[in-house]
Amino acid sequence: MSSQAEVGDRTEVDGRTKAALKKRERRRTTVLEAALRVFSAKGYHQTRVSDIIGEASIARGTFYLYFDSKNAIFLELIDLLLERIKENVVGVDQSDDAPPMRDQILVSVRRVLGAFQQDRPLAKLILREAVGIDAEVDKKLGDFHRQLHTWLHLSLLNGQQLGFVRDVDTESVAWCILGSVKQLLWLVLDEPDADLDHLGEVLLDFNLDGIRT
Amino acid sequence: MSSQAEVGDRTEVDGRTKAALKKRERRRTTVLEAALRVFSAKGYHQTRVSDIIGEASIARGTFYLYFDSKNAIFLELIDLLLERIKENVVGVDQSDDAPPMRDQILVSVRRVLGAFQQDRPLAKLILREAVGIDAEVDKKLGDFHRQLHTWLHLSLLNGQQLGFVRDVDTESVAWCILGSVKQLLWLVLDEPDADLDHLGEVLLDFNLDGIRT
Amino acid sequence: MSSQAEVGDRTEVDGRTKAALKKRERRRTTVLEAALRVFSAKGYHQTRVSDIIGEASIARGTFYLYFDSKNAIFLELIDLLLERIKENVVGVDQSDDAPPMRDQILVSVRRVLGAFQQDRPLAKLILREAVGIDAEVDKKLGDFHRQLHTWLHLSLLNGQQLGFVRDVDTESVAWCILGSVKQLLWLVLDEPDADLDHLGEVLLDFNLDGIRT
Amino acid sequence: MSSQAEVGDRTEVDGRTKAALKKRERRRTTVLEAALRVFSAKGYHQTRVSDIIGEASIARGTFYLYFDSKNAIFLELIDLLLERIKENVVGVDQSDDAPPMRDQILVSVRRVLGAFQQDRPLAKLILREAVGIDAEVDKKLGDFHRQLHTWLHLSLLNGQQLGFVRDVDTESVAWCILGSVKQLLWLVLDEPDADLDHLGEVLLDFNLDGIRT
DNA sequence: CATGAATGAGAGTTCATTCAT
DNA sequence: AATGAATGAACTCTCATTCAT
Repeated sequence: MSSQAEVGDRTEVDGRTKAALKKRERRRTTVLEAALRVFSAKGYHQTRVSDIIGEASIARGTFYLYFDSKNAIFLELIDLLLERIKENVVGVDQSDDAPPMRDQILVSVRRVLGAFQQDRPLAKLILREAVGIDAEVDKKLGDFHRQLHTWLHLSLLNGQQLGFVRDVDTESVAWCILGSVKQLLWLVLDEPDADLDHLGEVLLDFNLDGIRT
Repeated sequence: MSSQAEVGDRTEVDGRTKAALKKRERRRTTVLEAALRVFSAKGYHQTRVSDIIGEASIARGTFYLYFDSKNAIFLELIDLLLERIKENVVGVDQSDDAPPMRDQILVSVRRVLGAFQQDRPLAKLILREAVGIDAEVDKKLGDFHRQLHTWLHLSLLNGQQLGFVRDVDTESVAWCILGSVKQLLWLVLDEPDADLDHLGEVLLDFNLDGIRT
Repeated sequence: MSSQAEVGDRTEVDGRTKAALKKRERRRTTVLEAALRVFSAKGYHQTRVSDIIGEASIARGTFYLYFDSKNAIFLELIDLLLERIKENVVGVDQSDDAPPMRDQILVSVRRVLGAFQQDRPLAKLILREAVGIDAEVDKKLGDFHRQLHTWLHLSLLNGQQLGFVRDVDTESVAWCILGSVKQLLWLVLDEPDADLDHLGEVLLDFNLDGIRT
Repeated sequence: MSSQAEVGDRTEVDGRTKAALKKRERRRTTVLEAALRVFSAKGYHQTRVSDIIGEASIARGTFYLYFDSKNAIFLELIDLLLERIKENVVGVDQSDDAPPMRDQILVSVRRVLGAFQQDRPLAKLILREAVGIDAEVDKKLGDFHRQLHTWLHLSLLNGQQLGFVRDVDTESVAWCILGSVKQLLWLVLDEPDADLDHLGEVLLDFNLDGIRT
């Protein structure tokens, strides 16, 4: 009995405590979203902690209840966003008997373009503001780039084996492709009404066949 | 003429004044170069005015005798550097009876790659550190990008008229090309011993013919 | 009686209320003891309320249910500790027909040394950390010192009347004695295995006969 | 000529620069003295950097031009003060054929008492406020105490060899003496008009002959 | 022109205390 | 009574810029 009573508080682990945890998570998300908005609007360095807590409507101390520092919340955002992008890229089937590479990549490209298009702040942050802020951030971005490059590189090698890709310096070309994709993404940021489907096709055709007659 | 106008205020002996101006100009350049070194090594935000005056071996106040602010000297540097790059690009002959485009562009590409390769600090600054610092800087970089894009765009249209370029969305493709170039430049920053001639060819071949068999 | 008065407000079953009071008192003590541990380990200023509630395993708010503030609990601790010490000192018989002063004092001295030795945290707190924290704390310590001094002073005067103490400035000498005692106590804090009996004798002999041949 | 001209600025190393250095040193001293006043009045923890710069009539940044941190200036003060005290103590001749120890020590004791008496803030700081602030400060004070103890200890041993000091536990007794001195010093802080000569004699007599008839 | 000491607004962070649950 | 998330005042320290010499 007494043990029951004493555990009483904890019995609600599935009630109050879980609810509390949920609330806490919601709050965290609120702050994260607020931070994303401010960071993407003003850039990391122009953003003051005051801006974030203002946007999130919380007190100064509350911010530090959820995040260790301004730098920490930024890092967490970057992690989150890179994760989201990867989800949209990795879903491509690289097996030998997969559908034609062009179709696959087109889907992937459209997905990524769409993802960026939908989540503008996210994209702005990663493409424009996140470079040169911090050694750790730079590393994360660098790693991310290298992952994307590796994925492209392997795709190209695979294509060569299948006879779809001609004899090129796959490594360098992978970088070229990555560069052209990034540039279009950058563009999309400034033109909310861009025709993504068209852009995707252009991107693909260009990468596949170049510009020569 | 212009020199007369500039010295206009001082009616003193021309020699002294000219010498003074020259000395002043030398000093300015010294500081600019010092700033370039520091900015490119540490990035804009990590660079303190103390770092610059230390590198230039001048006093704190002297710095403000030559430049209005930390931001101003950075802007001036960017201007300078963008000018240098343009010089390497614009020299391409776009007339109808010019040599084959491929050769022309290859020359141009190799020039740009080489310029960046030689002046690392410059390249690092523009590609990595200059984004998101300041609205004005962003605008300058944006304008620069647009200029490059316009030049590429016109080249493509020209190529189409000459029958060298197939029927593509020239505007978007121009961005793609720009992106692939920038990406390779970025790479070059980290690999001082990269084979620029090879990279230039890869870049060109990729852009001309894509990857398709 | 007094318990009746205190419980006066609550006309409920005496048992429940008494038990509640007891529980409350136990909790208070728990917190006090936890605070003593932390304060003596880290010092007043390095101690966070978080440290105390962590050590006591209570919630943040609970702390303020039992004590008004961090300062208040510290003050209460000091009071408690000074009381304990006094109990060990005051027990000396100052009547005319008491046993030889030397023996009495020796007993007392050993008691105090032992008390401090046993309750390190207490001693550390009072001797090392409590000075300069707060006007109120300083006053309490000052008063305590003055009480000890008065007791010593009276003992000396008494000793003079009995012919055991020579013609000295009793007031100043009382301070000297107090000082030498405190110094040895301070030492003992750092040497847990000190020979207290020996130290007590040394202290006494020194105070009685000085160092002269 | 030009070399002369160029060195011209530096030729004044003995003029302007030296003057500048002197001015700088004066300013430093001003701030140190201001800090001493505030620290001794309010204690380390109650003292804000704002208080110091207010007392010294300098700007916030100026403070950090001269001292690394609040802690650093405090440490420097402590060093300075301990140095001053040592100067007053060490001047005692411990050679075999020196004047009678009593006279020597009396001089020394009076000196120290006087030094403390004259420089109240100093004394208050060291005796009352400096304990428990900082590991480094604690170490400095501890070392200082040990130095004093060592000096006393050696004096006692010396006295024993000369037959002036009876057979006592010199080490412990040295601590006792130190304690009685410190206690009187403490007292003196609160009584500006204390008769130092008298106190010195009392102290000495007590330490030499104790209180026994 | 050159200097560098002085400035002070403003940043990020801490932590004792409160209060809704 | 117990909880712990929320609060915000107050802190120390930085650094671009100014200005008397």
